[in-house]
Amino acid sequence: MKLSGTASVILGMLRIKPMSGYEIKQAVDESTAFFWAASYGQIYPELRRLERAGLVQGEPAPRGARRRNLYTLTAEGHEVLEAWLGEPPAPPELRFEGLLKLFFLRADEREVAQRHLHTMKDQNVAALERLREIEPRARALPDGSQLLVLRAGITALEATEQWLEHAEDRLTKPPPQRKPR
Amino acid sequence: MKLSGTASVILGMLRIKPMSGYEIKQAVDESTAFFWAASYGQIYPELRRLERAGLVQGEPAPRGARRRNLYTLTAEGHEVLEAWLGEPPAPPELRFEGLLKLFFLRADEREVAQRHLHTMKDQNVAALERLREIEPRARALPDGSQLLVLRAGITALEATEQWLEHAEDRLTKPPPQRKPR
DNA sequence: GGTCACATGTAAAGTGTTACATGATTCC
DNA sequence: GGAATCATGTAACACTTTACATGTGACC
Repeated sequence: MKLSGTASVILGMLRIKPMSGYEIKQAVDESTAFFWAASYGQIYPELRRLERAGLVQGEPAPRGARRRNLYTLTAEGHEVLEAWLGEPPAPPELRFEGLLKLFFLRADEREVAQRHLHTMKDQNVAALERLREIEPRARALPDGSQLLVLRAGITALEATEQWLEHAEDRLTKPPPQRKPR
Repeated sequence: MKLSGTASVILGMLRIKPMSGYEIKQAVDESTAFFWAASYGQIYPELRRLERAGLVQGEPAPRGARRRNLYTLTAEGHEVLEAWLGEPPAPPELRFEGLLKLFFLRADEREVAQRHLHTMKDQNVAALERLREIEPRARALPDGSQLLVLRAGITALEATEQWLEHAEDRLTKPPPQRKPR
């Protein structure tokens, strides 16, 4: 039983507690989104596939007249999830357009590079703020591993921040002409 | 003119100098792969699309009896690439299965988590070694921005390394029972 | 009455990986 | 002769994003 990326987040989330598709999306957005995102377009179809495969079980749990399906892990779902959790993780993958542009920009396009660095800084600050906002909530959890993972994100973003500082210096000041006074 | 991710790496590489599909792949593997990868399955079809669109021009340049197509940026290709280089970069995306597993593992599955941390460490060390191996070559380049980007990768991996160390401590030693001596 | 959050879904298009297939050349 | 590297490509599949469509409930 091979799990798609989306399938594993879904099962993982459902092991914490039964949820609807909508709630899974919310949970992903405020926890794993930084290193593992998922959209509605993946979640809803995948939930159906998982139900057909017998790994989750859905049942209607409307709130008022608003329909809603609550999904629960089946015994088989637990097994499959735990098997997946036990397998060695694939190496991380990154897609970082800012670095790509910087890589291609030449010395005579320095201004463009500076603009991009600025954008990257904003994005980095925004991401850091989001994570730090979550931190107190994660700190309150009993398990600790969520907090650990959050710290990974914060560490990486802080390192990026430092690098951005360094990069800006490099691009602002033209390389010193080696003229010690 | 909207460029796919693969299209932009290809054009970017061809701006450095004309190359064959095979050479583009090699160049990607030893420079941008860390933050922007591409496979043959993308490169070859994309080169044809780009040629049909008039952004690159291919011509046969066999080496002996071994066939080979050299692609060059057209004037329009230059324009399109430069337009793309000027647009603000999209925020980075990460897919990190190791963190996902750690996130889902509970306190009673600590051994599995430790195994995964070990795997992640190996992967991290391997990646760092690859980058450090490239560094001297990048240092020799005239432009400097390649070296800058490489430093970004090294910085991020070093930060990850530190975090891995920290995470291992946390998982090995059970949380201190607050008993100051 | 309008906007926002709740809630579920589909369709199409685009992106990407993997495995396969083919053949030449170089090096041991 | 065999393995590794050079070189190009296709086909099948898996994965993802985006836009659209629909309707309820809460709050101002």
